[in-house]
Amino acid sequence: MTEINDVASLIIQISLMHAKQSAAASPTSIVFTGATAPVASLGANKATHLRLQALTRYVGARSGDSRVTDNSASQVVLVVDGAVKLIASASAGRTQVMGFYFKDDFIYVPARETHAYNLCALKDCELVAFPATEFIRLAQSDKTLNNNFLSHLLRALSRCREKSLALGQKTARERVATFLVSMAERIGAPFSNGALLDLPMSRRDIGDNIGLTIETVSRQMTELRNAGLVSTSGRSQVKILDLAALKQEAGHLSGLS
Amino acid sequence: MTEINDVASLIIQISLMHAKQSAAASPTSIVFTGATAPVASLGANKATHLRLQALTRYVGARSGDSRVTDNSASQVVLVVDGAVKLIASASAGRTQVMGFYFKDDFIYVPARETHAYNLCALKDCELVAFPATEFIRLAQSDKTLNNNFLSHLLRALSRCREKSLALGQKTARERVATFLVSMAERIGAPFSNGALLDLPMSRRDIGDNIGLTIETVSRQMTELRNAGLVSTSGRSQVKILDLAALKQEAGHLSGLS
DNA sequence: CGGGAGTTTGACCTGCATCAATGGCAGTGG
DNA sequence: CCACTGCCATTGATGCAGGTCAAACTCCCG
Repeated sequence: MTEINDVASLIIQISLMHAKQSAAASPTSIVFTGATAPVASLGANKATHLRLQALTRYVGARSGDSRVTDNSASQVVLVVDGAVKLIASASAGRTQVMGFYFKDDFIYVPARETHAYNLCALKDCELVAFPATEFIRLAQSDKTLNNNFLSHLLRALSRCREKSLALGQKTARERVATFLVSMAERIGAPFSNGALLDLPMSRRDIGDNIGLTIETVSRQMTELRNAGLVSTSGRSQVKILDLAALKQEAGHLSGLS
Repeated sequence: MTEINDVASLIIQISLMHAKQSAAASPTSIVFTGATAPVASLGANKATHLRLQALTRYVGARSGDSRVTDNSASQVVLVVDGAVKLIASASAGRTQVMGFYFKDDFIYVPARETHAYNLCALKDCELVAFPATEFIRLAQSDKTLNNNFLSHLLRALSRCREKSLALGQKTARERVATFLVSMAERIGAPFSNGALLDLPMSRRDIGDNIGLTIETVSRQMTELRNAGLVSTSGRSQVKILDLAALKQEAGHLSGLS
């Protein structure tokens, strides 16, 4: 799979001019801090730049903001900085957190259909949103952009399937372990034979993500702590002490490459 | 989203020559019966045809066959005819049915990773498989093929997210109703204000798909029958008597287009 | 140094899994 | 064509993982 980060850099740069003024209008005065890597490294052609620029819709969101994007049409969103969650709503106010997304992640946010999808900010964010149909049309004329988008979709599908497996088959203990392993891989700082995590989401968000209640999440965290697999400090700091053991706990298949 | 069926027709036709001899070698002597719509209607260019043809790997599978495709590398599979299930395995022999696929469906089957994925035939099948990386490379030089593949991925992601929502939030009753609604939309024959279904999968498959045991699936089917929403005959025939009511039961958001 | 939201812990309950037995469909051989 | 047979589905009885309800605690912010 090729690099998504490159596309992020491209889009950040393309968005800069647009963003600056929008940012000023935003209540929080968030400004872009993204890197401005040379576009040339991407291999994208000039036409792509100009047309992407025309599509760009900058979104600055404050922590806790929900319905960050318009959901009357499908959107492709890039997280420039911050952290967001994608939530789906069923009837009776139940919500499922479909996923968490961080710096340089792409998100495909479908239009409201049998269930409603919304993007919510977990902390102050800088996002760039594109109408999906136009983004896709544009990607078709630029191989690199298309390739990156495809990679993203395949990865998103893969992650979603992993989650389905977890939700359908795994116990509470395994789900929490799986969640921690996944977070370690995505936003963990390497640490001894484990990782150091600073989770931006609440216990409720975690529970809604892995299909458990906050109480059960909390209890499982306690058990993992008692088992010496993790240690915690404060609400969001989690130190994974033994990643291999945690993966075992997560019910992953062992003995592969 | 554009038509996937067209691509199916294309590939069927392209595969015909290849397939015929492979079919003869197959123990079941399955032969292609697919339509041979003119390739011109697809708008795919000639180079695409020739290269797709070179990639084509015909697979004839008998009902019950598992591990239909090689899982050492990711595959793109097209169901020419029949029905298959995509299963994922966690440790301890637990399996999750990630999805059911029917005529003209595309399937992206990832290589074995943290969990193993396998395709299993639910009835005698005619399939065409391509190595994913080469298929994608090829798709990049053909806009229509690329577009169709993208549509497929977006739909697959959408369905997978719906399943995550169901597995994470819904009750047994809602899950069974959701499953039936989904099947009605995909393989149901319209019938009064409902649909007629001939389910090719066992109760176990259904249970493994929606995260329930066979007993619970059976009990919920009975309850739905007692509630007058469906009627059944034999093991596989299900008649949905009131689709709207069943959707309500499925916990879908109401009051939308 | 309060105050309030988020978290942890405890007690209890429920929905679904598990275990067990019966019932019925489909494929086979007489 | 019908009886046999084995698998699959249904139904019932019971147990438990995780949900629910409730209370104490702790972090974080003003």
